[in-house]
Amino acid sequence: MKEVETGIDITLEVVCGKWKGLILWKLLHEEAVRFNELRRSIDGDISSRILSRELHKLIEDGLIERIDYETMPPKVEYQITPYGQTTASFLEIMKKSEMADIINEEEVEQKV
Amino acid sequence: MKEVETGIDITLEVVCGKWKGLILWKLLHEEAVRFNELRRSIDGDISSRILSRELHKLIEDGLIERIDYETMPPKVEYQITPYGQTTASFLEIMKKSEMADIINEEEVEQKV
DNA sequence: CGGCATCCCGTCCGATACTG
DNA sequence: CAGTATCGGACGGGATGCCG
Repeated sequence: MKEVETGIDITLEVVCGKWKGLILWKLLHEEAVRFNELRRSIDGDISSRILSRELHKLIEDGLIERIDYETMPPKVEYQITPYGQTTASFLEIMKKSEMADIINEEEVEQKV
Repeated sequence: MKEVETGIDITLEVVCGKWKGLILWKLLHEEAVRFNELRRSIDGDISSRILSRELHKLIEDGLIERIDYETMPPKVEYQITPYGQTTASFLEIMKKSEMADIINEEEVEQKV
């Protein structure tokens, strides 16, 4: 594939974007979550269209699983896969990272 | 800001994209690197235009630093900042993650 | 409830060419 | 050597509305 295959690029590719990290974070801590429950829990600002698309991508990459109860009204749950759990380690660190706080100050440690 | 501020989203925002992880990885392990040296080391497939832009973004976010020797011909070096080093922890994990290998097999552990 | 259809915009990524 | 200029395509993200 690439000459300098670090693994970073691939991992980043899978998790990247504005929402996937947050979705995974929720599913990593909640067992099984329904669509709208997930939608609201994330921050209420993700549209169903976007959430739907991101979920599909995560499913395609094997990080999460879709469970359709085929009832009426519909009930669908999403769940992290064992594979998806491998993201827990670095998402955890990202969360703990002081990066967030620093960025929020909009003025990063400058040595100018 | 957001209701569910996990820190993940912010961190992801800063590191996201096709190249920034790789750039950081190189700079985390190399002290100071010159533009074309960096360009070649990454995999030779990043155009100077893209590399330039990604570097600018990383500088803006305070992750790396630009050192211009103001010589002729030009010599410029890029260096990770202490702040940028906070990415080392999860980039390290991403690299180690089996995710890369699994994805490469194109067929992820399916329980269908 | 759990989506998909449409349309739209801004950003990402890239090829090519050129410059001080 | 270290970039910038220009152009273009693909993708991400979102608003709105509709459907079984």
